[in-house]
Amino acid sequence: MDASVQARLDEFIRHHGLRRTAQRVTIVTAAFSKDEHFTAEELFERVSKVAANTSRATVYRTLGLLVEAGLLREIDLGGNPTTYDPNFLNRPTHNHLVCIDCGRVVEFEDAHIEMLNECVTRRLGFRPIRQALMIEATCEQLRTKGRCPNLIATRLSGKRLRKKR
Amino acid sequence: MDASVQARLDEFIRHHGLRRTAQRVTIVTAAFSKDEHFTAEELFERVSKVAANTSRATVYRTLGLLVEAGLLREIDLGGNPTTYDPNFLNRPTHNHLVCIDCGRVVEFEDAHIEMLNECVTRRLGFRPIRQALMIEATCEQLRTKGRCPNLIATRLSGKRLRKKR
DNA sequence: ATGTCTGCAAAGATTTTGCAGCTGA
DNA sequence: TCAGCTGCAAAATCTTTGCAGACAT
Repeated sequence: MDASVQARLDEFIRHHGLRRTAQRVTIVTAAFSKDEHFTAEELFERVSKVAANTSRATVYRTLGLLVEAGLLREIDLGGNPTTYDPNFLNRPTHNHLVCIDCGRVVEFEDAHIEMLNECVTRRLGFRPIRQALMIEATCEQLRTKGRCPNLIATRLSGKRLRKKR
Repeated sequence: MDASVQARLDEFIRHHGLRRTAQRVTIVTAAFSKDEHFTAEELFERVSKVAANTSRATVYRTLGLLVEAGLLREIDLGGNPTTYDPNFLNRPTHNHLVCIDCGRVVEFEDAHIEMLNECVTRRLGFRPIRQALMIEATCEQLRTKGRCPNLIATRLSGKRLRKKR
């Protein structure tokens, strides 16, 4: 899988007359080393552990490149900084559900939704390119049983909850 | 309609022990004076024409208030600065389609999508609070007839197109 | 009276950019 | 070779915040 990412990057680089630099390889590797979403800063930190000389500016520039190349996608789960999702290569049509109790993000695919979006788009006189669906929801277990399995996991992972709306 | 907005704001203000200041009234009036999306800066400019003394900081603070009160919603059509949508009061479940040819944003509602989102969410073990669907699409007319009615309108309005992906 | 708001200016957070030197093709 | 890349630091953009005085209730 990582091999295919590098291959696609190389393809893009060749096709556009760009250079295959050590920094770009390092950054791509770091970006796809987990399936977690990440911010520019988080990626910079990951990269710094492997190649301490890489600059923040290059991370930002490479992120732009990877988005252009279609390897990464910016997603909006509400709020800055920009979050990047490395999972669109494997699941090009997935969507996001955010639990507002615990901040946990669930990725899911649904062919029905896909198809409906497509129909709606055509009815409006457009040709769909892509769509982003973000669902905000509460955990049913928390409501009925008083505890949210995700909430516990989230606390353990040390991530901060999103700003309260 | 504007009356109902003020009423809802007053309700929120009373309920939270806040103050009904001249600035807040001006800002809310400006925000709902059109059904167009706007940024903090654009709203600040609108407000400045009416009450030149109002500060940017107060606009930002009031925007936060209005989002909290459920009168406005932040939407993501790709890219900063944050865009606000005043149309959720009238059409609480509408979604957005962005034409990547011309940048035009089309708002639409679809009960089927609503319902499907709801089903998917419950299947995943959550209770839906709200959802945001953003469709990127190309104009079918531009493709088949070589011209996009929206594109012309967009150029006339002087708005900039979104950053190319 | 008093706790909230406001404007101002400064700070903060995130991202972009100019430039001089370096590097891959 | 030489166009593209990089790191650095400065700049740009957008938003938040501390504070002292003003204001709504």
